[in-house]
Amino acid sequence: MTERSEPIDLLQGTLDLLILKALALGPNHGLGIARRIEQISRGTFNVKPGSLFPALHRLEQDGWLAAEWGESENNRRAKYYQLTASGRRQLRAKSEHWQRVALAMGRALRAT
Amino acid sequence: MTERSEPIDLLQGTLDLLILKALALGPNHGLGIARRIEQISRGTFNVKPGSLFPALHRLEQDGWLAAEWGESENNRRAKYYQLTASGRRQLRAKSEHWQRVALAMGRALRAT
DNA sequence: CACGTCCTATCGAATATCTATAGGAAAGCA
DNA sequence: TGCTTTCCTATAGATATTCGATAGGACGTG
Repeated sequence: MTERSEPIDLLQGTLDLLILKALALGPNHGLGIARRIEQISRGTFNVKPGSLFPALHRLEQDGWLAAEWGESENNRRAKYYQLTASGRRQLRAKSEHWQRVALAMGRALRAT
Repeated sequence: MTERSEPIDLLQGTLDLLILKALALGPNHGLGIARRIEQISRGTFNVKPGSLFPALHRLEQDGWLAAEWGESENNRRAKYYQLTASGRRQLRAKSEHWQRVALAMGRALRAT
């Protein structure tokens, strides 16, 4: 098993990046994306439906995701999302933005 | 000089932590806190007055800061803030929370 | 005096996330 | 069959935080 501590709330502004990253690992449907985010963050991030679906619709609206209806692995009606080319660019951009923020925060918190 | 690139917007939820950290380096007034945040983040974070003052009032309201009027180094009327004991605890708690987020984000973004 | 700078302050808008709630459809079970 | 649970999507309302714009008082300088 992996070590695991309590899930924590998202930092506002990171959900889009996490969704894009989750989909970069392969197309998936809504709840599957949430599960994948939980998995790659080692249980740290727990994305709730009320946050997830508005975000998915927003990202689709922006042209970063494309969606089509299909069937889940459990025979449920599910909307499958995948990254568009524009979405892959966004993933790169948002990743770099995150790196800059994390680097600056790290420096700031270590300041004496 | 230090390397420096464009300032970027704050991630929502990090301003309180940055203010607490800035004041852990010594008491200061509002604009002085903003300058110190810019300095310890190497010019990455540029806190605007419209964000700063509501945050200061909020933190004071929560009992994490104590304020008193004084004179700035330029003979201006300035309100000096310092951390309370409770504020120091908050700084520790928020720092740890940030570390957990940053660690989980790093892992998630490196996932394959 | 006129002007720029420093410092504090507030309002309105925009944005994102959470909680709570809902419903349909498939699966499991008595 | 009938009942319950699980899976998947969806929305409304509440909350919180930051930004942009704007304001005004006080000091220093030319």
